[in-house]
Amino acid sequence: MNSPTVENYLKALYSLSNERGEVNISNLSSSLDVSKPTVNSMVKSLQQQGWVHYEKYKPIRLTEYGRRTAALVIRKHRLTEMFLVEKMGFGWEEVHEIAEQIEHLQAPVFFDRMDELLDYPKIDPHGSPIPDKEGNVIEQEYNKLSECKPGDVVRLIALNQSSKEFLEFLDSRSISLQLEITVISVETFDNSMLVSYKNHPAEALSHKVCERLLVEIG
Amino acid sequence: MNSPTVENYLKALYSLSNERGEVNISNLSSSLDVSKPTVNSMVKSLQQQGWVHYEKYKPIRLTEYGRRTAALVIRKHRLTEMFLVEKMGFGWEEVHEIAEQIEHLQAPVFFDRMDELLDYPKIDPHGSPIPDKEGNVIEQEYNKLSECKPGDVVRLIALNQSSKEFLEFLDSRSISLQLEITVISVETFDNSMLVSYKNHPAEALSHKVCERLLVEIG
DNA sequence: ATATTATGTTAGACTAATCTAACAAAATAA
DNA sequence: TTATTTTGTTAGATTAGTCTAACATAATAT
Repeated sequence: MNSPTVENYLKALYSLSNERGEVNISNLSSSLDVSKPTVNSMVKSLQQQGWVHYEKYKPIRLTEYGRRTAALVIRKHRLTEMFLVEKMGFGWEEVHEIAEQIEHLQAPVFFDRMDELLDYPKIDPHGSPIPDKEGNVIEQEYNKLSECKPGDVVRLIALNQSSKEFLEFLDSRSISLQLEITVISVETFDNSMLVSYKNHPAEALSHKVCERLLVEIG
Repeated sequence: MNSPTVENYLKALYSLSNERGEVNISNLSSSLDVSKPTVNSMVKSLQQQGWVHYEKYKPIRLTEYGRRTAALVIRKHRLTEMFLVEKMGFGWEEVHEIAEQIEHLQAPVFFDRMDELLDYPKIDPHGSPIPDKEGNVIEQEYNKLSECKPGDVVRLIALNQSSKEFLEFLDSRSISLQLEITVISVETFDNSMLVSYKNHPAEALSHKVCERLLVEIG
């Protein structure tokens, strides 16, 4: 019945392979904060149970079954985050830790009811897509704000790697999803950007920040 | 950080000692559906960690710390049941299994928010008291319907041992909390009762059922 | 091409939670 | 009071998930 540990390994594999393509033992080890020998033996057992393909010294690849199961855990996580924000009044920076626990519940009716009460949302509070019940994900094509040019007028639609600190930073600048942002200029030596948006005629954002803001152009 | 296992042992100890006074290894073993040797070794370790008092062949008693911790787990369980019924539209017979999982989450803000959204409820959907944040429980004095006499007019305020099957039985007879019930007669040979209530002029209830219906007289 | 660094593997140990088989103690019935 | 039944304990094994120490392989840099 998919232990929380297995679910966490699958989730990590899923995200890492989306970020980097190939995933190795070291990546998983640091991502899960678990020693490399532990990951090594866990991966062998995941392989025997059909979650991953693995051969010594080769990259780890999710099987189709593993990929779909990972997507379903992510579905539980993102539905939960949406519920916590929309129905329970939590801030978008508070929900990750709680959802990390709730995602491991084995209670399909509970998640189905959330889905229904939320009217079948397609994205979570950070703009990430919610996989459907079959584990299909519509990975949307995003532009990073950092790749835009002066004069571009864009709409913030999602975030990359939304850590608590990053979300609190955005809160402090009144930046939220759906915000319309105009690029004023780009500083050449550090790639920071000067932008304007509602009630903020000129705000400087570092390159690091702009890389994490995913926007829709026009 | 209180594993789910420890929380379950504490909960079982709490309920069993309320039901029977003294709790032994066998009681716990059958209540938790775990072998006696397992319970034996677990109880030794609970004793070493300060959750219970225990000496070979003697009854197991929760320490004050254990009692309070158990009450706080029960608080999480009952708040959850109330939330599932009141805010998510589940039936009272569906919520126990889900709450059995959610009660083990380590997320105080989550339970505090439920409490707030429910406006600090004092009882759960089955009429059981919700312990406060300090682990204090107001154990109310109840009368069993089975102890009432013909002519008594009572109000249903809580249930004993509310299993899914029992709750479904009550649903099938349109019996819910706060229902006003009049005792018409008691059958002497099997102690079954003939009662009447809203839209049900004459309904026969077995002794077993009447023992589980907790009422307020007058 | 070799030395260095990064990555991966093996071996062996530990903890929590569980089990079965066998035996011991206590409680109950004859 | 002895026999029987119930309850409790010990011993020993198992599984999942973790660790450190030591060594092996692969990748990278000189």
